[in-house]
Amino acid sequence: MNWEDLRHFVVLAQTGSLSEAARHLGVDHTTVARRVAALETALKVRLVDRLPRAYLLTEDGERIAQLARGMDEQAHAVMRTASAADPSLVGCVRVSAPPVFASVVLAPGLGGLATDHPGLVVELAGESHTAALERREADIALRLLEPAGEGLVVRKLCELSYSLYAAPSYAQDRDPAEYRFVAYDSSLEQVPQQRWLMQVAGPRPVVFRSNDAASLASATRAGLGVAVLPDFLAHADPGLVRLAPPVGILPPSRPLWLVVHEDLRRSARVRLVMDFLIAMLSAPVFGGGAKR
Amino acid sequence: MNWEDLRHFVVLAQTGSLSEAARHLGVDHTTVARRVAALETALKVRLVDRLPRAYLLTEDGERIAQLARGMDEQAHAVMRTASAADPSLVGCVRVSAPPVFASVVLAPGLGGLATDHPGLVVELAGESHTAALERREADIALRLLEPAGEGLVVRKLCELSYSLYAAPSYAQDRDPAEYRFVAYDSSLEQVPQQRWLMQVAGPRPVVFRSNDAASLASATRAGLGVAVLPDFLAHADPGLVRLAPPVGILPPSRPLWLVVHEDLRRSARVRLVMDFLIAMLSAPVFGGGAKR
DNA sequence: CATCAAATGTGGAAAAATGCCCATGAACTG
DNA sequence: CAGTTCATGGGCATTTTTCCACATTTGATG
Repeated sequence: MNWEDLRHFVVLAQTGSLSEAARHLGVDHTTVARRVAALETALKVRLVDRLPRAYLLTEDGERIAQLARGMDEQAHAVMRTASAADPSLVGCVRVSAPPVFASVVLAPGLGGLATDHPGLVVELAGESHTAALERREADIALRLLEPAGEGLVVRKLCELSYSLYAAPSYAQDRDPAEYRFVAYDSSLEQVPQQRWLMQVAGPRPVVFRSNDAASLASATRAGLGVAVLPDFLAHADPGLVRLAPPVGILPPSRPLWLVVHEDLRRSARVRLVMDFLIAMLSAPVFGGGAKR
Repeated sequence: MNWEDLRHFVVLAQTGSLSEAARHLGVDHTTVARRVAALETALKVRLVDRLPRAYLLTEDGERIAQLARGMDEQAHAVMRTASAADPSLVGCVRVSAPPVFASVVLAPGLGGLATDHPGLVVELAGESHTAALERREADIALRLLEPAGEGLVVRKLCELSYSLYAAPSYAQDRDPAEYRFVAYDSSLEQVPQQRWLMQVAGPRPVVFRSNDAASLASATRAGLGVAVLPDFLAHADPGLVRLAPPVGILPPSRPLWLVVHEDLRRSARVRLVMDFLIAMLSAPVFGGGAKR
């Protein structure tokens, strides 16, 4: 049995289509088809039903794909271990973080790192979904939710503070009872700062919604209303002014977690970027703290 | 990263030599060398130290070989599952058993099975060491020691009885005090029938030793002395006569275990051979029982 | 119903991997 | 010391694999 055939089969099983699998693998779709056929011959088992428009796994195919996925995990472990063993600082480190945080805080900071270490490429991925570190979708992740998972090393960096902001012209001389609000959309109903905002807003209306913090900031800057924004994003923005928090309801703050796979912890490249992030973000009163 | 390269590397890591690995894999040794080199390039890690006469794994190589061995286990699981899924009775079933038991009991019996099922090939391996069912060195194993292992299904078949035997001419009119003995060699000092024999023999001398029960039987048949032999081997042999056991010391008997990997339990081929073995060997008074 | 996009299937040409030959050097064996 | 085993390197014929262009089918859409 050819292991390379298995690798192709795993991807086919995940994608469900020859063409998709071929794109993922960077080969021609005919190659995937031939390899799967070869695997079937070797194992003497029909793994897929060849439908006109899609490949559908048979029952046996499902069972075997399940086992092969196990091999895939091991293969990723091999690659992580190999990557950690490479002592050079040349190569790519992929950092995943919440989108606004990535663009506002990390992008400028990490730029300097790249100039200090020629050959080091930092790939910054602003992603709202959590990247699978096990699959090496990222080497390092910064997250707002405490991550959990087999083989992951977690470290709390700091607290991100949130405050109410509005455009200066909007806030000036306006009775707080007439405030209108800018908020996350329904998909983010459960995040702490959104729940806090709803509590603060009470019966006052929400006039604009988005799932993207940058858009909320723009809308607020344009004078649509009052928003809760992370201080790192808003405190230095001349188009925004921080409002005093309502008494009695503590403004939200969220911890920022750094996660890395334990296999990569000792990689020279990853270590370098990690240390840089830790140094940059460990200050307890980070971002808008000074204004507080 | 090419998984085929990893497969070759696993074998190289196990064998420690290009040529050995090539023989195991059925390829040219240059291919193994080329593949390992390709793997090193892909992972950017030196996996082996090229000594003049042997490949020695580096520290990183050891780590990665360890992980790759995990993949190897998964690969075997894939193959077992595939084999179990094949509903046809065509193909090969490999049975491992203690050598004498294989040649005396199984070989004649299993022959009939092959004639009843054309296309079914039974491979009978008489092995003293225990075959690794996980690595598919055998599909079914018969063992005298209770097997243990992840994913193995074990079933007790029967008890194998042992008795004292000698050549008829040797036993006739000889004072038991003058018996001389035929026994296993020192490597089998700990097996039950050997310990029993030493107890029975007491101060009387052992004049011939071997690690092979068939050789012991031959030596006994030739009149060298008295041996403890499994009844299945000796009871129907006209050149041997069973001696009455000494009073007070119960003659040994050993359980016979059937083992199969759970993944293969439902394979049609394996099931067939298993059922055949169970039917053939489940009789509680198997072998020399009738003569007892 | 015609059209378009996306998917699989087919066959021949190009590219890559493999086996095999050789010679060389180094180390173990008797 | 001769013989054997093992790894290296180069070169080359052969086999295998892969790609590419094209045909075909299907389902969605206007």
